Parts: sequence; structure tokens; C-alpha cells
Amino acid sequence: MTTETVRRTADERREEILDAAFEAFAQSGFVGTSTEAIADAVGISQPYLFRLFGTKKQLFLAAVERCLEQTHEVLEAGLAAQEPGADPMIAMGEAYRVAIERPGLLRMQMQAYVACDDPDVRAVVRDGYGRLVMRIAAATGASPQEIAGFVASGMLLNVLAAMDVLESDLPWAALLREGCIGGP
Amino acid sequence: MTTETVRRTADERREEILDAAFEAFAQSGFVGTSTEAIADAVGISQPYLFRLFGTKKQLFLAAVERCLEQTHEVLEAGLAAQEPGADPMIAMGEAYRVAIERPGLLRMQMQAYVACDDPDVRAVVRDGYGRLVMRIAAATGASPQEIAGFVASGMLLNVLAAMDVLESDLPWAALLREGCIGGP
DNA sequence: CCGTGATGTTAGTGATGACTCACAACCATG
DNA sequence: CATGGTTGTGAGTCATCACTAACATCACGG
Repeated sequence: MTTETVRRTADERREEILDAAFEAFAQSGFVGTSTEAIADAVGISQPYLFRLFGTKKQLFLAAVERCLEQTHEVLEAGLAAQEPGADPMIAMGEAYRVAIERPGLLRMQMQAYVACDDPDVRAVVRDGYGRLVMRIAAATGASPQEIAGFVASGMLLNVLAAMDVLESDLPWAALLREGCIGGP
Repeated sequence: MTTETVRRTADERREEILDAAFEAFAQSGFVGTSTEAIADAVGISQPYLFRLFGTKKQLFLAAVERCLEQTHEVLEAGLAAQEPGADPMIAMGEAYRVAIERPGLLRMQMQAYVACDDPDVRAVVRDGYGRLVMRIAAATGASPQEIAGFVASGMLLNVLAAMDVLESDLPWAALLREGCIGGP
């Protein structure tokens, strides 16, 4: 048998674990996901996961931070791609169409929000989300109504992803989706 | 000692349990809430809870249904209270100001959404939420953009409730709150 | 006043899950 | 080849939790 054990550096392992944890937490949430399931997905033993991350909560917090970072990146990419002089609000709306391609990211956002019952999670989420909002405000100079409307659209997309109706042809789902990101 | 055991009918108990379960699930979610905690809050033994609801999931589903019903009621109340001839969209916006007074309701919505990983929950949530959206569409006759915008505002409020920033004076939170429901 | 059905509890059980300890295999360097 | 740091695991521990079986207590009709 050639089940040769692929040995990796601790940093590489941490990266793999974080990837697996992200998907698992996005699907089943913090309490609903077992560390064993994550370890299995990576292909390592569960004790090793604990050595590399210390605690289930620390791993979750790392996933939350990554989630906020990636959201930020999606936004920045939208801004960077815009025509000079165009309305930045439209550029960021375009960014949503990109985000939709990653339901895992949207679901992870939801999981981060509901996990805000925990103070440590809450601190990270508030901080990260606050930065996102301020970045939008600074980039667009839009009114509170416009900004809130934009952010709210993102939240609606998150919820549609959680309900798994982003691709659905249920009439109400199609209506919301198209009302949210524009026609087909 | 006058710890006289208050005996109730099964239906009254079910009601009490549902109340307690609603608050508990809203706070900690389906997996994060123990049936023991709910039983304790009601002041009954945990096995009795199981006799009256059969299963933790059935209890959760009952709480989800109640959540959707109450959301519907808030909306209907807004519509019923409007001036004849006024824009129904504005009436329902006013309904949000009422909903904000009940963070438990908003948080329970979030918990229902993330619990959509489970097919049974998903079915109930999709059905209930679909009805809400169609009711709004019928009552307002508004465009998909308007409807989605309205629904999205509700989602943003849910998230702000989950983050516990509905009363916060963090600048970004205040911006979103006011951008969402209008100035003070 | 006694039986019968409804309301309620005590004391489990089996499974799961976060986390630990001791040990093993591997690799680099002197 | 010895040594020591790094990568990794097997086999637990202890708590929690959904759910059950059996028994207790009350109220009420005949």
C-alpha cells in the first residue's frame, strides 16, 4: 500500500484546517459542527487540530475573521474594477454578483452573526463589520439611506443563501433575487 | 412550606413551554439550546417537556412557526393601521419600528434562517417566508426592487439585532439603523 | 371512596463531543 | 549515528444532552 503519509508544515496544516473549518462552520454553525468532522475533512487526527488551534472557539474566530476579510476583498475588487468617474455604488453592486457565486461565504456571514451571542465573537464581528460599513461610506460618500440600502441587500442575499433559494425558481425567491441584484 | 405545585392543563403547559423555548432558541439557536434549560425556565421537569412536544426538533419547529406568524401579524397590523389611500409601503415601514421593540422576534428569525440546513426547518421557513413576501407584493403592488428593498431592510434589522447594536451608538450602527428606518 | 385518566417526577442510558496525555514516526543537524 | 525539535496519533476522560422507563400524585366521576 502506498498510503504514504504526506507531511506538511504546521502553517500549511493550519491553512488546510481553516479551509475545511470555514466550509463546515458555514454549513452547520459553531455548535453544530464537531471538531472531529473538520479533522476528518482535512485528513488529520482531531488532537492535532487542537494542538494547532488550541480551542474550537479560536478556530471559529479565525474562520470568522477570514470571512470578513474575504468580504472586504470582494468589495475592494468591485471598487478597483470600476470605470473612473463611475458611481462606486454600482461597482459594489456588481461585487454582489460575484459574492453570489460563493454561497459558502454568504452562509458563513450568517453563522458569524448568530454566533454573536458569544462576547468574543461579537467583538470580532462588530469590529469587522463596522470597518466594512465605514469603507463603503468613505468610498461612495453616499447618504445613510443609500448605504443602509446597499448593506441591507447584502443581508438579504445572505438569507437567501441560507435558505438555499439563490438558484430557486420559487416565485417569491426569484422576485427577491431580481429585485435585489437587478434583472437576469 | 407553601410550594404548592401549580397544576396546569397540558395545553397551558405547551403554551408556557413554547414561550420559554422561543426566547431560548432566539438567544442560542437550535443546537445551542438544551431542552433542560427550557424546562428549567418553565419550572417543569425535562421529561415532561418531551411528553408534550415529542422531540426537540418539533419544539423548535413550533417556535419557528410562531415566529413567522408573529412577523405576519406585525405586518398586518401596520397595514390595518394605515390611513386610507396612503402608501402601504410606508405603513409596513412603520411596522418595522414596532418589530424593533422585540429583538427576540428578530433574533428568532435569524436562528430560523441558519437552521435551514435541516430540510424540515427549511420547508417551514421557505413556506412561511414565501407567504410573507407574496402578502407584501399583493398589498403594495410595488415593483420587485421596492419589495426586495423593503424585505432587505428587515433582514438588516435582524442582523443588527443579532449583533446587539440596535441601541448602540457606534457610528456605523447608528448610520445603518437610521438609514434603515429613517431619522429619529 | 375508589378507580381512572391526566399531570408530573426520579433516575437512568447511550451517544456524542471537546479536550488531554502519553507516545510514535520523521527529519535536520552536529 | 545520536540528538532534539517537529509532525502526528491512539486511547482515553469527563461532561453534556436528547430521550426513555417506571413510578408518583392529583382531580374527578360514579
